[in-house]
Amino acid sequence: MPTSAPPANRFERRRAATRQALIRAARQILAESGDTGVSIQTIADRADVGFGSFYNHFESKTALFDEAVTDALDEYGRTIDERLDSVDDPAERIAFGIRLSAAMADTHPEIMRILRHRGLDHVRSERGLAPRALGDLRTGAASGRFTFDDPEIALSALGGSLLALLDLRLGRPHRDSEEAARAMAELMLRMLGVPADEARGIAHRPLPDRG
Amino acid sequence: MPTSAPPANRFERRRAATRQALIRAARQILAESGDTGVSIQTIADRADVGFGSFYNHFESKTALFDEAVTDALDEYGRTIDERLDSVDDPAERIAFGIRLSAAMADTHPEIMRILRHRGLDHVRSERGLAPRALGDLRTGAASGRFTFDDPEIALSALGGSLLALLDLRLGRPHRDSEEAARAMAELMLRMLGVPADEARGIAHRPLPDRG
DNA sequence: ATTATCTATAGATCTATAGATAATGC
DNA sequence: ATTATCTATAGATCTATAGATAATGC
Repeated sequence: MPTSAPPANRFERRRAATRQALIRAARQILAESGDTGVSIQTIADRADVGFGSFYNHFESKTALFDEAVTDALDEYGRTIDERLDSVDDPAERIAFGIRLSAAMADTHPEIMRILRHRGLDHVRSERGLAPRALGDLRTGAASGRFTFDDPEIALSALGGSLLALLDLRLGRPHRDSEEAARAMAELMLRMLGVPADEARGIAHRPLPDRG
Repeated sequence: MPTSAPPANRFERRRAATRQALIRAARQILAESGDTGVSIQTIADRADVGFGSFYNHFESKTALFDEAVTDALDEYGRTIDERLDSVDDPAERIAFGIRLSAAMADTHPEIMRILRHRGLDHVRSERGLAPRALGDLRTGAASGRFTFDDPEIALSALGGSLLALLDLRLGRPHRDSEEAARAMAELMLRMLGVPADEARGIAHRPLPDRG
Protein backbone atom coordinates (compact mmCIF):
# COMPACT_ATOMS: atom_id res chain seq x y z
CA MET A 1 0.00 0.00 0.00
CA PRO A 2 2.53 2.66 0.97
CA THR A 3 4.53 1.95 -2.18
CA SER A 4 1.53 1.79 -4.50
CA ALA A 5 0.53 4.76 -6.65
CA PRO A 6 -0.60 7.85 -4.72
CA PRO A 7 -4.30 8.74 -4.93
CA ALA A 8 -5.09 10.46 -8.22
CA ASN A 9 -7.75 12.96 -7.18
CA ARG A 10 -9.18 14.57 -4.08
CA PHE A 11 -11.92 11.96 -3.79
CA GLU A 12 -9.47 9.15 -3.58
CA ARG A 13 -7.21 11.06 -1.26
CA ARG A 14 -10.07 11.64 1.14
CA ARG A 15 -11.02 7.99 0.95
CA ALA A 16 -7.44 6.95 1.60
CA ALA A 17 -7.22 9.33 4.55
CA THR A 18 -10.31 7.78 6.17
CA ARG A 19 -8.92 4.33 5.68
CA GLN A 20 -5.56 5.33 7.14
CA ALA A 21 -7.26 6.97 10.13
CA LEU A 22 -9.01 3.68 10.89
CA ILE A 23 -5.78 1.73 10.56
CA ARG A 24 -3.95 4.17 12.79
CA ALA A 25 -6.66 3.87 15.42
CA ALA A 26 -6.47 0.08 15.21
CA ARG A 27 -2.70 0.19 15.63
CA GLN A 28 -3.02 2.34 18.74
CA ILE A 29 -5.53 -0.04 20.25
CA LEU A 30 -3.41 -3.08 19.41
CA ALA A 31 -0.41 -1.45 21.06
CA GLU A 32 -2.19 -0.17 24.15
CA SER A 33 -4.37 -3.04 25.24
CA GLY A 34 -4.23 -5.55 22.41
CA ASP A 35 -7.94 -5.98 23.05
CA THR A 36 -9.61 -6.56 19.70
CA GLY A 37 -12.98 -6.80 21.41
CA VAL A 38 -13.47 -3.02 21.46
CA SER A 39 -16.55 -1.88 19.58
CA ILE A 40 -16.41 -0.56 16.05
CA GLN A 41 -17.94 2.60 17.48
CA THR A 42 -14.91 3.04 19.76
CA ILE A 43 -12.54 2.53 16.85
CA ALA A 44 -14.41 4.98 14.63
CA ASP A 45 -14.50 7.57 17.43
CA ARG A 46 -10.78 7.31 17.94
CA ALA A 47 -10.21 7.66 14.20
CA ASP A 48 -12.56 10.66 14.24
CA VAL A 49 -14.59 9.02 11.51
CA GLY A 50 -18.32 8.41 11.22
CA PHE A 51 -19.38 5.01 12.46
CA GLY A 52 -20.91 3.94 9.15
CA SER A 53 -17.72 4.77 7.27
CA PHE A 54 -16.08 1.76 8.80
CA TYR A 55 -18.08 -0.49 6.50
CA ASN A 56 -16.94 1.43 3.45
CA HIS A 57 -13.42 0.15 4.10
CA PHE A 58 -13.53 -3.07 6.08
CA GLU A 59 -15.81 -6.05 6.27
CA SER A 60 -15.18 -6.71 9.92
CA LYS A 61 -13.07 -5.80 12.90
CA THR A 62 -10.85 -8.78 12.20
CA ALA A 63 -10.12 -7.51 8.70
CA LEU A 64 -9.13 -4.11 10.07
CA PHE A 65 -6.90 -5.48 12.80
CA ASP A 66 -5.20 -7.87 10.39
CA GLU A 67 -4.47 -4.99 8.09
CA ALA A 68 -3.19 -2.92 11.01
CA VAL A 69 -0.74 -5.68 11.95
CA THR A 70 0.44 -5.95 8.35
CA ASP A 71 0.89 -2.22 8.25
CA ALA A 72 3.03 -2.29 11.40
CA LEU A 73 5.06 -5.25 10.15
CA ASP A 74 5.85 -3.48 6.90
CA GLU A 75 6.95 -0.34 8.68
CA TYR A 76 9.11 -2.45 10.97
CA GLY A 77 10.76 -4.17 8.02
CA ARG A 78 11.45 -0.90 6.22
CA THR A 79 12.91 0.71 9.34
CA ILE A 80 15.33 -2.14 9.97
CA ASP A 81 16.19 -2.35 6.29
CA GLU A 82 17.34 1.26 6.21
CA ARG A 83 19.71 0.75 9.11
CA LEU A 84 21.14 -2.51 7.78
CA ASP A 85 21.54 -1.26 4.25
CA SER A 86 25.31 -0.84 4.55
CA VAL A 87 25.95 -4.06 6.48
CA ASP A 88 27.05 -7.13 4.51
CA ASP A 89 28.22 -9.76 6.97
CA PRO A 90 25.26 -12.05 7.79
CA ALA A 91 26.42 -12.41 11.40
CA GLU A 92 26.51 -8.65 11.84
CA ARG A 93 23.13 -8.27 10.16
CA ILE A 94 21.52 -10.81 12.51
CA ALA A 95 23.09 -9.29 15.63
CA PHE A 96 22.31 -5.73 14.59
CA GLY A 97 18.78 -6.67 13.64
CA ILE A 98 18.15 -7.98 17.16
CA ARG A 99 19.71 -4.95 18.83
CA LEU A 100 17.96 -2.48 16.56
CA SER A 101 14.64 -4.19 17.24
CA ALA A 102 15.20 -3.88 20.96
CA ALA A 103 16.06 -0.21 20.53
CA MET A 104 12.83 0.28 18.60
CA ALA A 105 10.95 -0.53 21.79
CA ASP A 106 11.88 3.05 22.74
CA THR A 107 11.85 4.78 19.38
CA HIS A 108 8.85 2.97 17.87
CA PRO A 109 6.92 1.65 20.89
CA GLU A 110 3.65 1.27 19.02
CA ILE A 111 5.09 -1.09 16.43
CA MET A 112 6.97 -3.15 18.96
CA ARG A 113 4.00 -3.51 21.29
CA ILE A 114 1.95 -4.77 18.37
CA LEU A 115 4.63 -7.31 17.54
CA ARG A 116 4.75 -8.46 21.12
CA HIS A 117 1.06 -9.31 20.94
CA ARG A 118 0.83 -10.61 17.39
CA GLY A 119 4.40 -11.44 16.39
CA LEU A 120 4.25 -15.18 16.99
CA ASP A 121 1.82 -15.49 14.09
CA HIS A 122 4.43 -13.90 11.84
CA VAL A 123 7.69 -15.52 12.91
CA ARG A 124 7.95 -17.13 9.48
CA SER A 125 5.70 -14.77 7.55
CA GLU A 126 6.45 -12.90 4.36
CA ARG A 127 6.30 -9.59 6.21
CA GLY A 128 8.57 -7.92 8.71
CA LEU A 129 11.98 -9.18 9.71
CA ALA A 130 11.41 -12.86 8.91
CA PRO A 131 12.10 -12.86 5.13
CA ARG A 132 15.13 -10.63 5.62
CA ALA A 133 16.54 -12.82 8.39
CA LEU A 134 15.92 -15.94 6.33
CA GLY A 135 17.99 -14.44 3.53
CA ASP A 136 20.84 -13.72 5.93
CA LEU A 137 20.63 -17.23 7.34
CA ARG A 138 20.93 -18.76 3.88
CA THR A 139 23.78 -16.46 2.87
CA GLY A 140 25.64 -17.22 6.07
CA ALA A 141 25.08 -20.95 5.73
CA ALA A 142 26.31 -20.90 2.13
CA SER A 143 29.51 -19.07 3.06
CA GLY A 144 30.15 -21.37 6.01
CA ARG A 145 29.81 -18.57 8.55
CA PHE A 146 26.80 -20.32 10.03
CA THR A 147 26.32 -24.02 10.62
CA PHE A 148 22.84 -25.40 11.13
CA ASP A 149 20.75 -28.12 9.53
CA ASP A 150 17.45 -26.41 8.94
CA PRO A 151 16.94 -22.72 8.12
CA GLU A 152 13.29 -22.88 9.15
CA ILE A 153 14.20 -24.05 12.64
CA ALA A 154 16.94 -21.45 12.97
CA LEU A 155 14.51 -18.76 11.86
CA SER A 156 11.96 -19.96 14.40
CA ALA A 157 14.52 -19.77 17.19
CA LEU A 158 15.58 -16.28 16.15
CA GLY A 159 12.03 -14.97 15.88
CA GLY A 160 10.77 -16.55 19.07
CA SER A 161 13.79 -15.37 21.03
CA LEU A 162 13.38 -11.85 19.73
CA LEU A 163 9.74 -11.83 20.79
CA ALA A 164 10.65 -12.99 24.27
CA LEU A 165 13.30 -10.26 24.43
CA LEU A 166 10.69 -7.68 23.43
CA ASP A 167 8.36 -9.00 26.10
CA LEU A 168 11.12 -8.58 28.67
CA ARG A 169 12.01 -5.14 27.38
CA LEU A 170 8.47 -3.80 27.20
CA GLY A 171 7.48 -5.32 30.51
CA ARG A 172 10.44 -3.96 32.43
CA PRO A 173 11.66 -0.70 30.96
CA HIS A 174 14.09 -0.09 33.80
CA ARG A 175 16.37 -2.95 32.84
CA ASP A 176 19.45 -2.03 30.80
CA SER A 177 17.99 -2.85 27.46
CA GLU A 178 21.03 -2.42 25.24
CA GLU A 179 22.90 -4.80 27.52
CA ALA A 180 20.07 -7.35 27.32
CA ALA A 181 19.94 -7.04 23.53
CA ARG A 182 23.69 -7.61 23.23
CA ALA A 183 23.44 -10.69 25.43
CA MET A 184 20.64 -12.06 23.25
CA ALA A 185 22.52 -11.32 20.04
CA GLU A 186 25.55 -13.14 21.40
CA LEU A 187 23.46 -16.20 22.26
CA MET A 188 21.88 -16.23 18.80
CA LEU A 189 25.23 -16.07 17.01
CA ARG A 190 26.62 -18.93 19.10
CA MET A 191 23.49 -20.88 18.32
CA LEU A 192 24.12 -20.35 14.60
CA GLY A 193 27.64 -21.68 14.88
CA VAL A 194 29.73 -18.53 15.26
CA PRO A 195 32.67 -19.14 17.67
CA ALA A 196 31.95 -17.82 21.17
CA ASP A 197 34.61 -15.13 21.29
CA GLU A 198 33.69 -13.82 17.87
CA ALA A 199 30.01 -13.83 18.77
CA ARG A 200 30.75 -11.68 21.77
CA GLY A 201 32.81 -9.28 19.72
CA ILE A 202 30.12 -8.81 17.08
CA ALA A 203 27.43 -8.33 19.71
CA HIS A 204 29.43 -5.41 21.14
CA ARG A 205 30.19 -3.60 17.88
CA PRO A 206 28.66 -0.14 17.50
CA LEU A 207 25.38 -0.10 15.62
CA PRO A 208 25.34 1.42 12.12
CA ASP A 209 24.23 5.05 11.86
CA ARG A 210 20.84 6.05 10.71
CA GLY A 211 20.66 6.82 6.96
CA MET B 1 -5.71 -26.43 43.27
CA PRO B 2 -5.22 -30.03 42.16
CA THR B 3 -2.88 -30.65 45.08
CA SER B 4 -5.09 -28.95 47.66
CA ALA B 5 -7.35 -30.97 49.97
CA PRO B 6 -10.13 -32.91 48.24
CA PRO B 7 -13.69 -31.65 48.81
CA ALA B 8 -14.99 -32.75 52.18
CA ASN B 9 -18.66 -33.38 51.46
CA ARG B 10 -21.01 -33.86 48.52
CA PHE B 11 -21.89 -30.18 48.42
CA GLU B 12 -18.32 -29.15 47.93
CA ARG B 13 -17.70 -31.92 45.44
CA ARG B 14 -20.62 -30.78 43.33
CA ARG B 15 -19.41 -27.21 43.53
CA ALA B 16 -15.89 -28.27 42.53
CA ALA B 17 -17.28 -30.29 39.63
CA THR B 18 -19.17 -27.27 38.27
CA ARG B 19 -16.06 -25.15 38.54
CA GLN B 20 -13.97 -27.77 36.80
CA ALA B 21 -16.53 -28.12 34.02
CA LEU B 22 -16.26 -24.39 33.35
CA ILE B 23 -12.47 -24.52 33.34
CA ARG B 24 -12.48 -27.51 31.00
CA ALA B 25 -14.82 -25.70 28.62
CA ALA B 26 -12.58 -22.64 28.72
CA ARG B 27 -9.52 -24.78 27.96
CA GLN B 28 -11.24 -26.31 24.95
CA ILE B 29 -12.18 -22.90 23.62
CA LEU B 30 -8.67 -21.54 24.16
CA ALA B 31 -7.22 -24.51 22.31
CA GLU B 32 -9.67 -24.51 19.43
CA SER B 33 -10.03 -20.87 18.47
CA GLY B 34 -8.28 -18.93 21.20
CA ASP B 35 -11.20 -16.53 20.91
CA THR B 36 -11.96 -15.24 24.38
CA GLY B 37 -14.79 -13.14 22.96
CA VAL B 38 -17.26 -16.02 23.06
CA SER B 39 -20.28 -15.35 25.24
CA ILE B 40 -20.57 -16.65 28.76
CA GLN B 41 -23.70 -18.42 27.56
CA THR B 42 -21.62 -20.37 25.04
CA ILE B 43 -19.10 -21.32 27.70
CA ALA B 44 -21.81 -22.42 30.13
CA ASP B 45 -23.56 -24.45 27.43
CA ARG B 46 -20.36 -26.26 26.57
CA ALA B 47 -19.73 -26.97 30.26
CA ASP B 48 -23.34 -28.20 30.50
CA VAL B 49 -23.89 -25.81 33.37
CA GLY B 50 -26.62 -23.26 33.99
CA PHE B 51 -25.77 -19.80 32.76
CA GLY B 52 -26.15 -18.16 36.16
CA SER B 53 -23.78 -20.66 37.77
CA PHE B 54 -20.90 -18.99 36.01
CA TYR B 55 -21.12 -16.08 38.44
CA ASN B 56 -20.96 -18.40 41.41
CA HIS B 57 -17.40 -19.23 40.43
CA PHE B 58 -15.90 -16.43 38.37
CA GLU B 59 -16.19 -12.67 38.34
CA SER B 60 -15.63 -12.34 34.61
CA LYS B 61 -14.64 -14.18 31.47
CA THR B 62 -11.10 -12.90 31.89
CA ALA B 63 -10.87 -14.47 35.34
CA LEU B 64 -12.03 -17.82 33.96
CA PHE B 65 -9.66 -17.82 31.02
CA ASP B 66 -6.73 -16.80 33.20
CA GLU B 67 -7.49 -19.69 35.51
CA ALA B 68 -7.81 -22.04 32.53
CA VAL B 69 -4.35 -21.04 31.30
CA THR B 70 -2.90 -21.54 34.77
CA ASP B 71 -4.55 -24.94 34.92
CA ALA B 72 -3.02 -25.95 31.59
CA LEU B 73 0.41 -24.61 32.56
CA ASP B 74 0.40 -26.61 35.78
CA GLU B 75 -0.57 -29.79 33.99
CA TYR B 76 2.17 -29.14 31.45
CA GLY B 77 4.75 -28.68 34.19
CA ARG B 78 3.72 -31.85 36.00
CA THR B 79 3.76 -33.91 32.82
CA ILE B 80 7.27 -32.84 31.89
CA ASP B 81 8.44 -33.23 35.47
CA GLU B 82 7.43 -36.88 35.54
CA ARG B 83 9.41 -37.67 32.42
CA LEU B 84 12.52 -35.76 33.52
CA ASP B 85 12.49 -37.11 37.04
CA SER B 86 15.36 -39.51 36.40
CA VAL B 87 17.48 -37.12 34.32
CA ASP B 88 20.26 -35.21 36.10
CA ASP B 89 22.45 -33.60 33.46
CA PRO B 90 21.15 -30.03 32.85
CA ALA B 91 21.98 -30.26 29.14
CA GLU B 92 19.96 -33.44 28.80
CA ARG B 93 17.11 -31.97 30.80
CA ILE B 94 16.93 -28.90 28.54
CA ALA B 95 17.13 -30.94 25.33
CA PHE B 96 14.63 -33.53 26.53
CA GLY B 97 12.29 -30.81 27.79
CA ILE B 98 12.16 -29.30 24.31
CA ARG B 99 11.64 -32.62 22.58
CA LEU B 100 9.04 -33.81 25.08
CA SER B 101 7.16 -30.55 24.66
CA ALA B 102 7.10 -31.00 20.92
CA ALA B 103 5.86 -34.56 21.36
CA MET B 104 3.09 -33.26 23.60
CA ALA B 105 1.67 -31.46 20.56
CA ASP B 106 0.42 -34.94 19.64
CA THR B 107 -0.26 -36.47 23.04
CA HIS B 108 -1.64 -33.35 24.75
CA PRO B 109 -2.80 -31.12 21.90
CA GLU B 110 -5.15 -29.05 24.04
CA ILE B 111 -2.42 -27.93 26.43
CA MET B 112 0.03 -27.16 23.67
CA ARG B 113 -2.44 -25.17 21.62
CA ILE B 114 -3.21 -23.09 24.68
CA LEU B 115 0.50 -22.44 25.19
CA ARG B 116 0.90 -21.46 21.58
CA HIS B 117 -1.68 -18.72 22.08
CA ARG B 118 -0.85 -17.61 25.60
CA GLY B 119 2.67 -18.88 26.23
CA LEU B 120 4.54 -15.66 25.56
CA ASP B 121 2.95 -14.16 28.65
CA HIS B 122 4.46 -16.98 30.70
CA VAL B 123 7.96 -17.36 29.29
CA ARG B 124 9.38 -16.27 32.64
CA SER B 125 6.39 -17.06 34.84
CA GLU B 126 6.30 -19.13 37.99
CA ARG B 127 4.19 -21.77 36.26
CA GLY B 128 4.94 -24.34 33.61
CA LEU B 129 8.37 -25.12 32.26
CA ALA B 130 9.99 -21.75 33.01
CA PRO B 131 10.88 -22.22 36.69
CA ARG B 132 12.14 -25.74 36.00
CA ALA B 133 14.26 -24.59 33.05
CA LEU B 134 15.65 -21.70 35.07
CA GLY B 135 16.82 -24.18 37.70
CA ASP B 136 18.56 -26.27 35.06
CA LEU B 137 20.19 -23.18 33.59
CA ARG B 138 21.59 -22.15 36.96
CA THR B 139 22.80 -25.66 37.77
CA GLY B 140 24.46 -25.95 34.38
CA ALA B 141 26.08 -22.54 34.68
CA ALA B 142 27.39 -23.36 38.15
CA SER B 143 28.99 -26.60 36.98
CA GLY B 144 30.51 -24.96 33.91
CA ARG B 145 28.46 -27.04 31.50
CA PHE B 146 26.75 -23.87 30.26
CA THR B 147 28.34 -20.50 29.60
CA PHE B 148 26.14 -17.44 29.39
CA ASP B 149 26.05 -14.07 31.10
CA ASP B 150 22.41 -13.72 32.04
CA PRO B 151 20.04 -16.55 32.99
CA GLU B 152 17.01 -14.39 32.31
CA ILE B 153 18.07 -13.81 28.72
CA ALA B 154 18.90 -17.47 28.21
CA LEU B 155 15.51 -18.43 29.62
CA SER B 156 13.81 -15.96 27.29
CA ALA B 157 15.57 -17.43 24.28
CA LEU B 158 14.64 -20.96 25.32
CA GLY B 159 11.01 -20.14 25.95
CA GLY B 160 10.53 -18.03 22.85
CA SER B 161 12.20 -20.62 20.65
CA LEU B 162 10.06 -23.38 22.08
CA LEU B 163 6.92 -21.38 21.36
CA ALA B 164 7.99 -20.81 17.77
CA LEU B 165 8.68 -24.53 17.45
CA LEU B 166 5.21 -25.29 18.75
CA ASP B 167 3.74 -22.84 16.28
CA LEU B 168 5.57 -24.62 13.48
CA ARG B 169 4.54 -28.02 14.76
CA LEU B 170 0.89 -27.22 15.31
CA GLY B 171 0.60 -25.31 12.08
CA ARG B 172 2.13 -28.01 9.92
CA PRO B 173 1.50 -31.45 11.37
CA HIS B 174 2.93 -33.23 8.36
CA ARG B 175 6.48 -32.09 9.00
CA ASP B 176 8.72 -34.59 10.76
CA SER B 177 8.26 -33.21 14.22
CA GLU B 178 10.76 -35.29 16.16
CA GLU B 179 13.40 -34.26 13.64
CA ALA B 180 12.47 -30.59 14.04
CA ALA B 181 12.54 -30.88 17.82
CA ARG B 182 16.00 -32.46 17.74
CA ALA B 183 17.27 -29.69 15.51
CA MET B 184 15.89 -27.06 17.88
CA ALA B 185 17.34 -28.80 20.94
CA GLU B 186 20.74 -28.90 19.25
CA LEU B 187 20.60 -25.17 18.50
CA MET B 188 19.61 -24.39 22.08
CA LEU B 189 22.48 -26.38 23.56
CA ARG B 190 25.01 -24.69 21.28
CA MET B 191 23.55 -21.38 22.31
CA LEU B 192 24.12 -22.26 25.95
CA GLY B 193 27.76 -23.07 25.31
CA VAL B 194 27.73 -26.84 24.81
CA PRO B 195 30.29 -27.87 22.13
CA ALA B 196 28.64 -28.47 18.74
CA ASP B 197 29.38 -32.20 18.44
CA GLU B 198 28.22 -32.87 21.98
CA ALA B 199 25.08 -30.84 21.44
CA ARG B 200 24.24 -32.94 18.43
CA GLY B 201 24.82 -36.15 20.35
CA ILE B 202 22.59 -35.15 23.24
CA ALA B 203 19.84 -34.00 20.88
CA HIS B 204 19.77 -37.49 19.38
CA ARG B 205 19.71 -39.50 22.58
CA PRO B 206 16.58 -41.57 23.20
CA LEU B 207 14.00 -39.88 25.40
CA PRO B 208 13.47 -41.22 28.92
CA ASP B 209 10.61 -43.65 29.36
CA ARG B 210 7.33 -42.68 30.86
CA GLY B 211 7.17 -43.31 34.62
C1' DA C 1 -24.13 12.69 -11.44
C1' DT C 2 -21.41 10.18 -8.50
C1' DT C 3 -19.43 8.68 -4.42
C1' DA C 4 -17.96 8.79 0.42
C1' DT C 5 -19.34 10.17 4.72
C1' DC C 6 -22.36 10.71 8.47
C1' DT C 7 -26.61 10.05 11.48
C1' DA C 8 -30.10 7.32 13.20
C1' DT C 9 -31.95 3.02 14.30
C1' DA C 10 -33.79 -1.87 14.10
C1' DG C 11 -32.68 -6.12 15.60
C1' DA C 12 -29.59 -9.11 17.70
C1' DT C 13 -26.73 -10.03 21.10
C1' DC C 14 -24.66 -10.17 25.83
C1' DT C 15 -24.02 -9.34 30.81
C1' DA C 16 -25.43 -9.32 35.38
C1' DT C 17 -28.94 -10.13 38.64
C1' DA C 18 -33.25 -11.52 40.90
C1' DG C 19 -36.00 -15.12 42.29
C1' DA C 20 -37.44 -20.04 41.99
C1' DT C 21 -35.88 -24.76 42.36
C1' DA C 22 -33.20 -28.63 43.86
C1' DA C 23 -29.81 -30.92 46.69
C1' DT C 24 -27.44 -31.64 50.87
C1' DG C 25 -25.98 -30.79 56.00
C1' DC C 26 -27.04 -31.26 60.60
C1' DA D 1 -31.82 -24.36 57.17
C1' DT D 2 -28.41 -23.61 53.94
C1' DT D 3 -26.32 -23.31 49.69
C1' DA D 4 -25.57 -24.05 44.73
C1' DT D 5 -27.82 -24.34 40.61
C1' DC D 6 -30.98 -23.03 37.17
C1' DT D 7 -34.43 -20.06 34.54
C1' DA D 8 -35.99 -15.82 33.11
C1' DT D 9 -35.30 -11.16 32.09
C1' DA D 10 -34.11 -6.07 32.31
C1' DG D 11 -30.99 -3.06 30.60
C1' DA D 12 -27.01 -2.20 28.14
C1' DT D 13 -24.41 -2.89 24.46
C1' DC D 14 -23.07 -3.78 19.57
C1' DT D 15 -23.47 -4.73 14.59
C1' DA D 16 -25.08 -3.87 10.17
C1' DT D 17 -27.85 -1.17 7.23
C1' DA D 18 -30.88 2.40 5.32
C1' DG D 19 -31.31 6.94 4.07
C1' DA D 20 -29.80 11.84 4.32
C1' DT D 21 -25.96 14.96 3.66
C1' DA D 22 -21.77 16.78 1.79
C1' DA D 23 -17.97 16.91 -1.39
C1' DT D 24 -15.95 16.33 -5.76
C1' DG D 25 -15.63 14.91 -10.95
C1' DC D 26 -16.69 15.94 -15.47
